Amino acid sequence: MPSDPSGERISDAEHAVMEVLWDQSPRSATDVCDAICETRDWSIATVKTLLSRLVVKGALATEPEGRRFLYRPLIARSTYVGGESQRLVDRLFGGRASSLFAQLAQSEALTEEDLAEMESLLKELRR
Amino acid sequence: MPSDPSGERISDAEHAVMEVLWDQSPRSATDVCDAICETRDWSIATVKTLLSRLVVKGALATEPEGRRFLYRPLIARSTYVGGESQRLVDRLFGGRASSLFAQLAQSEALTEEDLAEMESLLKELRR
DNA sequence: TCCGATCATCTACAAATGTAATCGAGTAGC
DNA sequence: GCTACTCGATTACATTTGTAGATGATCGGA
Repeated sequence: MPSDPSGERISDAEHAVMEVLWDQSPRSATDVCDAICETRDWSIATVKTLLSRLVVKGALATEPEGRRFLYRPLIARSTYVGGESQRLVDRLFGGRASSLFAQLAQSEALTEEDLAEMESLLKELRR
Repeated sequence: MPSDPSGERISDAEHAVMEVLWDQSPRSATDVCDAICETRDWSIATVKTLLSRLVVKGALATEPEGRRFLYRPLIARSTYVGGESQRLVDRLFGGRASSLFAQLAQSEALTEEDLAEMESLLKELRR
């Protein structure tokens, strides 16, 4: 079974690869490595392993291009990001997003810019 | 080396145990199991393993009470929660808390109550 | 005093994860 | 046509995590 896109969990290292492909796709394994191997200090082999695992997990699709494959995300970044955010809010804040917000405020993780943006977003939501 | 409290990563299962002890501590392994084994469908052995690992990781301290141990958190819940939140914001939103907020809004994860609370929190922060 | 219950510790083992080497099949240049 | 390179696929192997059984000490009761 090729496993539904939302089922399997994406690990940290895999997520880094997804980011590269969300940024631009489709891309070959080599392209992905060019974009990330240096910063993460990975070998091309590592990237290939991660790509394969993501394909197995149903998070990436491949299309042949000549002799190699191009990879493209099967799940939208917003879907992933939304799921992870929800997971955190549920796990740590009993589902109350406002508690997360309060936490961030308390730990001074909110910049002036954050506050301003949230204010305008709130206003918008109220309309 | 007993490893500093903030160093090692706490896994999902371990976190569930921490929650029990944050809720009330110190508690014995049996107490923790009473509080969580049913819901998670764990055996006492599992709880004991997790407790030991948390001690090794420096997240819990033990104090002898008669023949057994009582466990107590060495890291505050707010510290853990703050760290995890920051981690998420950094990893998925480039450090912009407002982007997380926008994401939650877009995925309709914000209840009326959340919005109200955030509004008043914002007002407070502005003062 | 002996027995069963109860502890903490040690050991176990499969799955997931991080990280990579190897291998067999094509391909591009000589 | 042969050789060096490159691909994806397969295999490898240590660590972390989830989940728990086995073991040896001890304690409380008969």
